Amino acid sequence: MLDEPDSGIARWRRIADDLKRAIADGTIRDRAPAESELAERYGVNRHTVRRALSVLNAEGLLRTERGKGTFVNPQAPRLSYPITARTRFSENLARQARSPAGRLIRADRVAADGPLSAALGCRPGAPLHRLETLHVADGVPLSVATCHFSAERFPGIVAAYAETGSITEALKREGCADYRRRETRISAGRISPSDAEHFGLGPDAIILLAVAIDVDLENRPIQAIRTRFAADRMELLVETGSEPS
Amino acid sequence: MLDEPDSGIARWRRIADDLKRAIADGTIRDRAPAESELAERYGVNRHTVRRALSVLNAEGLLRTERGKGTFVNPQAPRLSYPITARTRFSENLARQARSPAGRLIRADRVAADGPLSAALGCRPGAPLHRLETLHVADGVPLSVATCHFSAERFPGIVAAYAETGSITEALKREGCADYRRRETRISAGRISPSDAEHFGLGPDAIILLAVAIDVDLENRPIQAIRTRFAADRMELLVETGSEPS
DNA sequence: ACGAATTTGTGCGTATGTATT
DNA sequence: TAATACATACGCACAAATTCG
Repeated sequence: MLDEPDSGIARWRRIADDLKRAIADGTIRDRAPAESELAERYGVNRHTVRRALSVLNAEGLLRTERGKGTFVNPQAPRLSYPITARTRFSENLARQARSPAGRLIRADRVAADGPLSAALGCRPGAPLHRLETLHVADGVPLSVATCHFSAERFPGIVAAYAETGSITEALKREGCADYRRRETRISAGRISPSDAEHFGLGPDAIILLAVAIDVDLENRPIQAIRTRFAADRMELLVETGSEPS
Repeated sequence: MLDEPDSGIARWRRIADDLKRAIADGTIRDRAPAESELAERYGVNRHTVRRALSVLNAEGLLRTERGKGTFVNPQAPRLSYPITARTRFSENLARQARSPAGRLIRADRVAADGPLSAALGCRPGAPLHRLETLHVADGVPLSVATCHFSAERFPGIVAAYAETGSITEALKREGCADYRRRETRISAGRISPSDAEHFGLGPDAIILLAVAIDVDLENRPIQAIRTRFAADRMELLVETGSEPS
């Protein structure tokens, strides 16, 4: 099928393109054939198939699980995450997705290191609550966030979040009526192994990284957030329409 | 060196980590040893070294050129690119870098397709100027942008940009005194082969993708821009400090 | 509960092609 | 032209995780 012309293009690349097409038109739906079968079908070595699969894996089209097989990632249209002074996860996605939800993955206490103490305006070594939260919409994991709060100022933040599933609500219970986003720094990189598991993505998936600082109404830093978005499921939207200069 | 304990971690991963360390502490500087030599040094097959190198390549630490060798990418600290209503490349970087410059890579005319005509508020099929520009600071390529302008409204934009090297100046000559950014959509993905060449990065490098729309003072769309940033050289900064709500 | 079959992950050795020096 | 260096591809073997009878 792919062996007639000496096209000058690597076989793994042609196979990758062919698999992409097969996924797009539904020939490959839920689960991809085993590597060994694809190798036989294309008349190539299994390594060559694996090279092709790794491309689709990195692009988020496929997810490979050792011992189980290779599966097609459900591809929803990319959701928009607006970044404004009032950036909140649940409000942001309430209109685009059906069931946004935040779940606590992990919570512990750490000491503020240099960058963190600078961001939060506390002394180095100050005790912090660290929350790791997973955000899901329509059953699809969209982002994982690591938040840092002053343990002195918000002693009960962990329990409050665990109950409410919302940072905004948890902060209200801790006496912070409102807050806003001061800045967001956006970069991109490869996913970490633990995040890959949470997202159900392969180890070469790409994430959007947003590092942000929220402040209270007196402009004092409340939390430092490090959010990882699955790059093929989300985009960040910055609207600068009304700003004068 | 790496073969004593059966650490349960793949050899290519350990080699990748070791190479990273060697790059960080300057043991490997300008150019990396040939794959065959690394293989011999680590006592592994060349394939195993290549697997390790591909990781560093994807992270932008190395750049591999066929027939020539593997080279260490100069790693400047990541520059910040503020996104505001007045986003302009040269102003943005003037304070952080020494010699920002824009160069025209390619210019041609295309017909507006669906998304483009919607973004620019013109009829589908309308003639557009398409400019591809490369932006460099301190000799390091930071971004490649593809801009679309109405060919009817800005007939001489290409020549004007070629002369001035600045979109802002070129628009002034074409009768558009000022403009501002309406929105920016940020996502991430793998680099394209042609961009990889412009950036001097490997084929698995990661880019930040910013798709933006600029409008004139009457809020009419002027240009649609698709900027690709080398993710390991730039971060985007969104400041939402003053916004009321 | 347990072993066999399946499936992916890692690694070696070899060979050949292609670009650069 | 020859030597060097990276790119692709095959085949083999075994490890590790999962599935299934």
